[in-house]
Amino acid sequence: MERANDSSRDTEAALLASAAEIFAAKGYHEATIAEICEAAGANVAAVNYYFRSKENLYVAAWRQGYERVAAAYPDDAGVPADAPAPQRLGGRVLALMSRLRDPANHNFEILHKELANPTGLLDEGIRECLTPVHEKMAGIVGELLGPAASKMQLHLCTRSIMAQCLHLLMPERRRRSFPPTLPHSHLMSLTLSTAELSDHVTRFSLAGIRQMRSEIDNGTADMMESPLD
Amino acid sequence: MERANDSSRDTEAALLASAAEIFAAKGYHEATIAEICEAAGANVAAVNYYFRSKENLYVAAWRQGYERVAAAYPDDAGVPADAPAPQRLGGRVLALMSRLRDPANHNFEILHKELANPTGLLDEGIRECLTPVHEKMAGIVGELLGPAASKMQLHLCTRSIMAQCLHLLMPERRRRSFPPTLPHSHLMSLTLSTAELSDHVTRFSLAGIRQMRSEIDNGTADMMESPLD
DNA sequence: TGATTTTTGAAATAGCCATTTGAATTATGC
DNA sequence: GCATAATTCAAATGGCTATTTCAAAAATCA
Repeated sequence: MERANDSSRDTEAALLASAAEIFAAKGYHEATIAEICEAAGANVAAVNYYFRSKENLYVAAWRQGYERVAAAYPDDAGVPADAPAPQRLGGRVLALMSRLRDPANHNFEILHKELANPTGLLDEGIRECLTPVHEKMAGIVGELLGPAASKMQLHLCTRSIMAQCLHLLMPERRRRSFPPTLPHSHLMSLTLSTAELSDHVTRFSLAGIRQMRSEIDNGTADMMESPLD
Repeated sequence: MERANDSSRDTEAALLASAAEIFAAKGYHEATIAEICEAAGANVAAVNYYFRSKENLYVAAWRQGYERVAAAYPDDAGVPADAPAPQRLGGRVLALMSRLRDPANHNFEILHKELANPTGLLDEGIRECLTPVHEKMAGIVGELLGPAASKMQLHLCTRSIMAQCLHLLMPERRRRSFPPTLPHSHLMSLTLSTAELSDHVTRFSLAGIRQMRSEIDNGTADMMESPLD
């Protein structure tokens, strides 16, 4: 027989779901097969039966999470490709933050832990998911900065934007897994919609980009002279 | 006898040094007492002799790191308290990034791992070290935004700045412990001095703040109307 | 020097974990 | 219904870890 019935599919799917949740909450090493299986209502042997190892389960859970979220949120948030660059940037920011904030998806917590403490198991998957986002964003930022911008200036602006997208959502994500410990004021952003958050990031960043462009075009591009004001 | 000679102080100090390094590279749980002791040239029993437990060693290593870095970099980077707000903001950003980037200090990596995957052991220490930074920054941002700014607007701008400070330095930090895996272009910032990096963050953010202030003062403060441009 | 305390060392303890095993159970195809 | 394959199960295995133990060694003080 080639394929079992519902029950088998069920435990495999349940394992993936519990795995995503528990890996997200505890990280790869601190999550144990035992608790994942318990949460999934399966025996410990099920992981090795369906996935051959904890490592494979980890990768599979990540992959499924990414595929789902990528299908659910188009990466341009529906902004047409011929819209003005600021709108397109806003769409990218909104799409990224929507994906990260999706409550049904745990890949953001997993990504965060993986960046802090890499297992190496998701390197490929993370590259596949972050690189295009970064490059599309950089393309738009490049349009906004104009042709005179250096590679470094382009890179710094792009990362300033990505930094805000990731960082503004972190405290609320962390709160899912842990008691409200660190500076609580950070949770304020919880009361904002994703659209409002991404709108702040977009406006704030567009202003930063315009500033940098005017410095470039006025020849005051050397970042160390002309003291702040 | 009350206090032993050099040799005893030496192994205690060596343990603290190795602990900071190895906890920073691997995180609390993956770091083992055995490897910390080996790196320090001490016996495994030394940790429990000097610190009573792995947990205490972890906290002690963090504390020593923080005290050193706090003593080495004044939190205003020497900018006088009566300087204009933009300069003071620049000083805070520079001070924060200098502390985070200090190559002799491993607390940034530890902080990063602790935020992603809290042990809870450093909650107090992290609060003590991050809260004042955040509040001072918020105070300056408040001046720049003007009295009409809402708490939320203040909070968002402050976090946009902190996000950049933390995030722009992360790839280079990660590189210390792990082979160059994830998007390599991120390491570009390695070639910039801390002053240059903090200058970018400051200029970029000041422009964002000015933009938000003009929206506030012109009554277009509602973040959802007046589409991006 | 000799008694006493501090520090180190090697080995043992006890617990946790991923993975394996092989039998029991359940579903499937005929 | 029966053979066969897929799935579950409880228990065992083997490896790794923090911590303890207690004896050896080194340092201190009289």
